[in-house]
Order: sequence, then structure tokens, then C-alpha cells
Amino acid sequence: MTSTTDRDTQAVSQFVERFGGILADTGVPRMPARILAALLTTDSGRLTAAEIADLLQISPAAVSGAVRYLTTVQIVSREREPGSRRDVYRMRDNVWYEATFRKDQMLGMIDEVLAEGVEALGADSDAGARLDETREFFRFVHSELGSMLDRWRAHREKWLEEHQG
Amino acid sequence: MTSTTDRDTQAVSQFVERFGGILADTGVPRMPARILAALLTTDSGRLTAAEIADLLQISPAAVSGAVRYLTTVQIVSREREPGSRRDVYRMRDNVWYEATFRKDQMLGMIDEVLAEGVEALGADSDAGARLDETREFFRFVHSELGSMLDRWRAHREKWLEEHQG
DNA sequence: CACTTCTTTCACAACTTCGTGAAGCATGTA
DNA sequence: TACATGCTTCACGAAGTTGTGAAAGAAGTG
Repeated sequence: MTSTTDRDTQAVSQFVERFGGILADTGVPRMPARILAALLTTDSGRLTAAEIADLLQISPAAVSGAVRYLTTVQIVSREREPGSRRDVYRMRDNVWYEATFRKDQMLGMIDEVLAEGVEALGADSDAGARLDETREFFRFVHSELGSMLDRWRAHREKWLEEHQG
Repeated sequence: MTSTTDRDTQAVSQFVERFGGILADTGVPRMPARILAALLTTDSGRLTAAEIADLLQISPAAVSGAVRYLTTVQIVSREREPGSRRDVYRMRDNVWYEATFRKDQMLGMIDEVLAEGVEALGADSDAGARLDETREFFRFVHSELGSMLDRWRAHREKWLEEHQG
């Protein structure tokens, strides 16, 4: 496969910054977003802390904080090369699917709070009814996300076949 | 329907703050989130600027800024009572569905940037292939969102029947 | 054309967030 | 045990947001 030296470093860096920026706009903290984008551009999906610091021109401290975030939300896993003291960070497979579909917690909270709201307003009031419908909507979204993951897997299989073979 | 005075004001206020907080956590700016939550708790879905200021204990300036945001993103519309000088803000119907599904712009940007990334890395590299699959994923999500809206409409009809009649 | 009422604009202060440098800590090597 | 390497913690300063009060603006009324 293409080696690093073949790449248009400038263009890759530009991609990292642009895509990182978009991710940041969607709510991912800046540094983690940039690191994620950088990992995406590696063939192996792996990068050492030092490489990250160098690529993004950030301090070791910033790397430390950001990878902590990424590992906490399980987007990145930490590895250690045997015989080395360096940590290597690997982008976990299927980050996108998981990040997209793993909204359960948030949706659960929404459901809870909306239930309280219906209670407080009375299910027989207009406002209570609106809240109840809102609640049903989020429940619907929740259920859809589950089946969507299955559909994506199927779609992916097909796409890979058409695309590669 | 239930009048305002029947309500447990405390409980309603608590709901407003909780739900507003959740919305804020998902990226909606604080004040707009709280206002939206407050509008949800009204039977009419309408509130004057003064009522908002009073309910949420914020300055008229804050109301002004927040409703500007909400009207810009088309979650709220401004009305004027004939014979009054007060602006009334109405929550538009179907806010959730629209807010949830109207991600087209963002997904378009992602698609663009990922295409650049594939270009920069070379489609034949591992990294390029990963990016390409990522791109396909977001395209898939985009198409799903469209059909999901239809499914929601159908689901809603059914739910309303079972629920009310 | 003053007056009243409501909304908007603007400069500022409070608050948060973020990344850094420096120091500390853990772990491996001689 | 001393030393080297690399990660983490922490206090600080920079930067960006956010909401406020004050003043200006807009629009109806007498």
C-alpha cells in the first residue's frame, strides 16, 4: 500500500484540520477531534503519543488529556509496544457506527425527564399531550437506531463487494 | 384543558430546567434550550418575551438574543398580537422531527471533506479505503434519515389512534 | 409631536474552556 | 541505586462565550 512518503503531506494535514474542525462543530472537543482525524489518515490506524504531538503541533500534556477523553468514550484504545515504553493509540474499528448509534444513555435521560414533564403538566392538558408525543418521538428514534445498525451492516457488505471485487 | 394555575409550578419549572439542561448538553446554546423547554410546557406553545424573561429569570436582552437564535434555526416563529406591542413566540410544530432530520448541510460537508481526504491519501491505500468506507457510512445515514421521517409519520398516526381514540 | 411600551444593540464583566510549561511520577535499564 | 524516558498532573494565562445593564431604537397613542 501507499507509504507515508508518497503522500501529499500538506493535503493530508489540511484534511485533518478540516475534518477535525467539522467534528469539533458537532460537539467533540477540539483536540480529541483533531487526533481522531489524524488517526483516520494512517494506514494502520495507530499513532504514538509523540507522533500525535508532532503532527498536530501540540504539547504532550494536550495529547494526554485528549487521549484520555478518547479512551473514556471508547473511541480509541491504548496499547503498549512490548519492549517499549511508548503508548500507542489505536482507533477502534467501527467508531462511527458506535458513536452514531450509542445514544442510549442520552435517550434514556430524555425519556425520563419527559415522563416527569407529562406528570407535572397532567397528561390531559395540551402541553402534557405535546410532551407525551415528544416522548414517543424519541422512543421511536431510539428503536430506529437499533435496526439502522443492522441495515448498515447489510449495506456495507454489499458495498464492499461492489466496490472491491 | 388544565389551566396554568392548576399546575405544580415548582415541578414544571424543574422540568424546564432539567430538559433545558439536557438540550444544552446536546449542543443547543443554554438560553435557547431553556426557552424551548419553557415553550413546551405551555398549552398554546406560545409565550411573550416578558413571560419568558419572568419564567426563566433572565434579562430582556438575553431573551432577545436567544429568540433570535431560535428563529434563525427555525425552531420558533415570531408573532405579534394585533393591538398589542408585544412579540409572541410560538414553537413551530414538528420541531423535533425537523431538528433531528435536517442534518443535510452537515452531512454534505462531511461528504465533501471525506472525498478530499480519499483523494489526498489515495483510494488504494489502507487509510484511503477507510476514509472511503467512512464516507459511505455517512451517505447511508443521510439516506436513512429521509426514510425515517416517513416511518415516523406513519408510526405517529398509529400511536395517536391507539392513544387517544 | 411628546409619551409610553417594548425590543434591540453594545460595551463590559463573569465564567468557562483550553492548552501550555513545569514539576512529579512510573517504569524500565545499566 | 542512579539514570533515562515517557506519561500525567496542576496552576496559570489566553481566548472565547454568555448574560447583564444602560442606552438607543422602533412603533403605537393621546
